[in-house]
Amino acid sequence: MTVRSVVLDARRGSDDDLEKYSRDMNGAHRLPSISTQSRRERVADTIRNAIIEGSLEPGQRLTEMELSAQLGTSRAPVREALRQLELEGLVASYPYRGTEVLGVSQQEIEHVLVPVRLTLERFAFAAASDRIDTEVAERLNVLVEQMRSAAHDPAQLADTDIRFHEMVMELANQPHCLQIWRTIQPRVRAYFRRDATYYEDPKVVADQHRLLLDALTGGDPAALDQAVVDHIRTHFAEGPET
Amino acid sequence: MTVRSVVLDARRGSDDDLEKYSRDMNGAHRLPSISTQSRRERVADTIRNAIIEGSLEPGQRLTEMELSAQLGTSRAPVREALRQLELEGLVASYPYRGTEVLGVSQQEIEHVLVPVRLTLERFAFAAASDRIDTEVAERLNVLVEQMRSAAHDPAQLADTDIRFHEMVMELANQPHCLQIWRTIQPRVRAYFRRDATYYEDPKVVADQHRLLLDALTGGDPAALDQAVVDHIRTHFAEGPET
DNA sequence: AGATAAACGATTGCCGACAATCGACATTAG
DNA sequence: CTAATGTCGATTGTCGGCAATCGTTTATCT
Repeated sequence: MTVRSVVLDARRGSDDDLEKYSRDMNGAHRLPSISTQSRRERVADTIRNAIIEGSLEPGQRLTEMELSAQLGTSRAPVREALRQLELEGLVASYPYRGTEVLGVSQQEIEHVLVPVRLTLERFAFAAASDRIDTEVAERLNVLVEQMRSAAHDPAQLADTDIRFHEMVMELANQPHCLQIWRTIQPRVRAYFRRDATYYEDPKVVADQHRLLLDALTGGDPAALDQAVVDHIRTHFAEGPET
Repeated sequence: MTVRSVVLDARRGSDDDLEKYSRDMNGAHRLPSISTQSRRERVADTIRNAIIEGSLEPGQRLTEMELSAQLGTSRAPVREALRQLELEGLVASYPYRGTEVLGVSQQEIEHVLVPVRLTLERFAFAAASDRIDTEVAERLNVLVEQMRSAAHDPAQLADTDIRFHEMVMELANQPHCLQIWRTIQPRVRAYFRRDATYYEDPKVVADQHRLLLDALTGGDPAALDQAVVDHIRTHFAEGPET
């Protein structure tokens, strides 16, 4: 039955995600905030990470019962998580028959996902540059330094990369832009995590984001836009010839 | 309790949605296919239509119990439908507190949703032009004629418009492109259905799509791409200055 | 043997009930 | 009167079970 035991790593993806709440208003020490996520979210994160990281390969078949047994929950949260992953394009499910892990073709990465991401990021960086303050700039700066020191850990490097961009997206305060970005981002990440020459040298990645951060605080909209375009196109010189 | 009874029209949004299965392989007449959709899908369609059509306004509060009572199901399908609509950006839900209908700002329509749609359509039309045959061309032609004759029925005109584009998307056979298109399309439609000078004259809409169809079968990739760009930009002359 | 139909195993679809959490309001202590 | 704490109604989160459906296998008939 269970042809191959699927390893799902249920460690919390990162408690750092909560660090936006870490500011403390009266200087007292803050207790490590306990996981406020619903089971559905944890299940979705766990499966998503497994797909992105590659321990679940395209074509792998998933069933709600098997997943819920492995994760120690009932089927309900698993169902909802699978629905969500379906809308994120990571899996496809067939009524009464099961769910399958999807892959992404190079063609679609190049001509769909990356150009769409480019559109989102251009808009978001422009909107974010109007709202940035020194505190957020400092937090972004911390992320850049984390990239620089993430030697030989491509996974962490990729995560930090994503966090940098997500923070800018949140700063932009454009709900639909953020929402679309969240639905395409896992696919882009899954692709690059597998086939990633880009993440070979942490210094290059850090330098790239240093340029972005400088442009973001620099106050020159045209220069910022160009920096964003250059950054995204690093992945694929071949954007759609506009 | 129920401050205002929300009118949800539970008639099947359109059985035409199923007409992609209507091709009949041996010429026999097809029985009116009984709804093969799951409850979840019907619930999602019903709520989505209500939002698009405007009977559910931004800010309106939705609860699972109230919806399931009105629609005559249990909460489970409603829950899943709301999750789906959330991923489509039509509603936002807050844990333990409820769900709210979202609006879309003009700014995001103009700088995010329309440009993203443009990216998707350019790629899809290019891919579709390699696969089109006379039968599909004829079906697209029928849609164009439907547009021309949809006098004074902006709703039907908009639906036919969407169907035309969705058919091209399906023809292109690019799963992620189609999947992203489906998640942004309801928002675009909701916006244009409300604030639509574009749909005032059916002839103009039909002529536009006639041009697209001709370019699709014409065999000149550059001309096709230009036609798509012109078409989408009709809605907003101000695309992002590329 | 071949074609048709019935039964089966696997899986999701859907349901009703219970538990957990949230925000608001009331209550209490100082 | 103010701030902290307790309580309550509303709502979603989660669970286990049963029904419907799919693809396959087996049985039946000719």
